[in-house]
Amino acid sequence: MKPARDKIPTPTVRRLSLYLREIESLLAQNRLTVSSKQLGDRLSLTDAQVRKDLAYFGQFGHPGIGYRVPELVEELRKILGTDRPWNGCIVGAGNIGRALLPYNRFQRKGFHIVAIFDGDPKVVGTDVEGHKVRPMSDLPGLVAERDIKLAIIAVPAESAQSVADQLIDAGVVGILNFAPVRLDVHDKVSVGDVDLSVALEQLAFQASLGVTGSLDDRE
Amino acid sequence: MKPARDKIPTPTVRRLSLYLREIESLLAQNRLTVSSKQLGDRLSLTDAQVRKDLAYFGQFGHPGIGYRVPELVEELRKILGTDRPWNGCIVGAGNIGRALLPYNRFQRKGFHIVAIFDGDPKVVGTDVEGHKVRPMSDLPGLVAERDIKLAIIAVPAESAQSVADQLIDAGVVGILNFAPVRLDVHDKVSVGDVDLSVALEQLAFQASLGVTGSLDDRE
DNA sequence: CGTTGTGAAATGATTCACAGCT
DNA sequence: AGCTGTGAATCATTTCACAACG
Repeated sequence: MKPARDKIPTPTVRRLSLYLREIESLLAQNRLTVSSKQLGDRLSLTDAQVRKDLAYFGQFGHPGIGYRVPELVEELRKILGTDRPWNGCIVGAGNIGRALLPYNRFQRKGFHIVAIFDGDPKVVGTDVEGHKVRPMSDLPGLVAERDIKLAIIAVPAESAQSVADQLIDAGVVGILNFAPVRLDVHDKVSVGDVDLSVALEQLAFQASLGVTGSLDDRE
Repeated sequence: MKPARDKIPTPTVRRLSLYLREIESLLAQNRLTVSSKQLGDRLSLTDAQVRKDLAYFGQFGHPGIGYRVPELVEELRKILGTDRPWNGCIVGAGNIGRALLPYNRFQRKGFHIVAIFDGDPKVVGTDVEGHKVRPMSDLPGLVAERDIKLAIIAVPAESAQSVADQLIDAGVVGILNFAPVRLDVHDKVSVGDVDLSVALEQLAFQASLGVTGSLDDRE
């Protein structure tokens, strides 16, 4: 078994997903091995960085050879938790919520969106991509029944915190938040924020300077 | 004039947008002043962190008082470049592209989406939220004509790099990339990546551990 | 008093450089 | 030869702590 689990640096965790994305693309091309140098070049990282990141989780490299692609894909999926499927739901059937429902990359990664909710009675009951929009009152029942662990919040800022509270009460453990507010959650729940205005603002900032080239650590 | 402009830490730049978001909300409530401590509490940052971040750009605090809200909003907008409007375009009229077009938070922040393009002849010419979808061949002309500086790429991974190249040729200086690939761009263009699968994957990782509480530096 | 701005100290992340494996 | 894993060194960011100010 893996003894590891000290304290993984946050930047390392963010890069793990990028490694997996690259390696999966190599796997699709039937590449057998890849060195830390090659992987680093594709992501503008040093070879040492790549090795150190991966070494936090075990020793899956082969001296003289590099990393075996299929093996590394499997290890990374295990580390990230995507070796098994996750059920999720979307709260908010506005533009963004409806756009995410048919986003088929989620499926391919093992994220299954199994319900969509909305607080507006005029929207509840309508059909979105084959899913009937559910009222918020159905949330606790469906989260339990369908084993929903992740949720995407795509509601206006004003209601986001209340939605988060309901999700957490229902047993959700991870929230992807598109609302432009900081959610207050307790320690057992993790939150990832996607604020599209903030993202554009960052570009405006870079563009207002001479411009740095791309942010050294993107994503 | 501002003499500053040494080397702003990347994490500081990311937080700037969050400061602005909070302060704008305080402004809407007619709060007159805020201390670094109060601002930090709202974002789970230390007061020293807030002060140091802001001090990179000048001295807008008032000892004994804190920061004056309207003044700080103005300063932050100036720093981030959103004191003036930015024109942008969307490339890709799929689910995500179409969802972003009516996203009215962009408008309110001064980001004006003035065109949407798609490479698929079957989609070109159709109407999306009052905008006619344009063919890629119109891109260079419209970018110049409408002074488009920012672009959102919402096309499949395969075409993203080619789209980026065309945008940069046309004169765009910032790209928000929703495609799950790293874009190769030259130094004068900045790129921000939004990979939704990666975002969910990060949640799965946190959820697979005991779970750290929220990522210390979200966003 | 309360609160800023800022050097100095502490913590955290990245890069270097090399022993050791294949 | 080629490449990993890793301690040690460097570099970056955060926190501390306090003088100075309103």
